[in-house]
Amino acid sequence: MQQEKHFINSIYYQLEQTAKYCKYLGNQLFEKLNFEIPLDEFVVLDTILVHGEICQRDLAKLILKDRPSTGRLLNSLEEKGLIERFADTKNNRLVRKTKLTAKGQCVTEQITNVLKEYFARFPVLSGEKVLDLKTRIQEFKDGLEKEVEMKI
Amino acid sequence: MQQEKHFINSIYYQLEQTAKYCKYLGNQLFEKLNFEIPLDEFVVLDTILVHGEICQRDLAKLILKDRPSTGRLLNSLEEKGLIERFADTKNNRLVRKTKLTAKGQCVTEQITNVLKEYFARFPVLSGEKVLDLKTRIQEFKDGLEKEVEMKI
DNA sequence: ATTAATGTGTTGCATTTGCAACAATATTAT
DNA sequence: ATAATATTGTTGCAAATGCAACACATTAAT
Repeated sequence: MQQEKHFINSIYYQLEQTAKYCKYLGNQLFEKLNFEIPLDEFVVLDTILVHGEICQRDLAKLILKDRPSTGRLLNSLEEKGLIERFADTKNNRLVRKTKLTAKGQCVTEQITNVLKEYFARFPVLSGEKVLDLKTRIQEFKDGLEKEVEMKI
Repeated sequence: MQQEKHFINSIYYQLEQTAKYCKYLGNQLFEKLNFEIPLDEFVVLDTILVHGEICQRDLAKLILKDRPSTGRLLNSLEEKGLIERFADTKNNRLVRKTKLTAKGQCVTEQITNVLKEYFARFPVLSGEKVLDLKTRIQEFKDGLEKEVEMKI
């Protein structure tokens, strides 16, 4: 059997498989540790923390979800008092921007610390190899970004 | 902003993002080229071709979907005449195994060739770098596999 | 021998997800 | 000036997804 011929042995499919493990692992962890928000919502908080006050569409582009899903995630976070939304303008256009509340920052930091501690004891790869892998994936992702039309 | 602190800059999240691009790109390609089956079904055919006649649960473990989803994919492929299911035993247990029909093999080969041609002209990374990235991802995936409980 | 536990596949349901369409506003074209 | 195009956010719907529960059979335990 010529393995290289098959799509399931391509880097594209192998990446998807690996990412699925990451997602499962993350979700299981969030449930096991009884965090008060699911992984997806934490990603939103972390993204806002890194990128600052951004409008919903820009957030959607960053988390690679469509606009309705992004809006719903923000609704949920707003109901929990973890974010605040406020009107602002971007290119002379009215947009809804988002920022973390004090509670939201607290929750995000807390989860971040627990995750950091957890992954530090995680015997997957040595630190050096992980760093190397990360830069190569980044390179690959940058190449893909130019080719894919995301419609967000 | 200390980037390393944030989950969204971790290898886990970066992998998920990259995989999303791969998935979008694949789905767009399958639609643009008017293949007669969606990407997910092609993956099933390719998996069966590589791993031979396997039962549904083993297939589910390979494609990382749950048993109901796997069964439904096979229903669809069977209705299209691309696979055949037959009763067999595995460890003295009655199972439904699956093999490609002649038409299924033809379709799989055809799609495989088009994909190969397409990705060959794909200016993402040089062949050497892709190969290197693949082996590192494999290493990482193997490490994850031991940690994640997949419940399939 | 009876009960419990495991493995396989299916059905049904609840959640998630993405997509198309819409409303509102701003920019550009004719 | 009017129409066409573009941007942002929302609503509604259809498809996909995962999960618990069930049916059935086999093995293991008591």
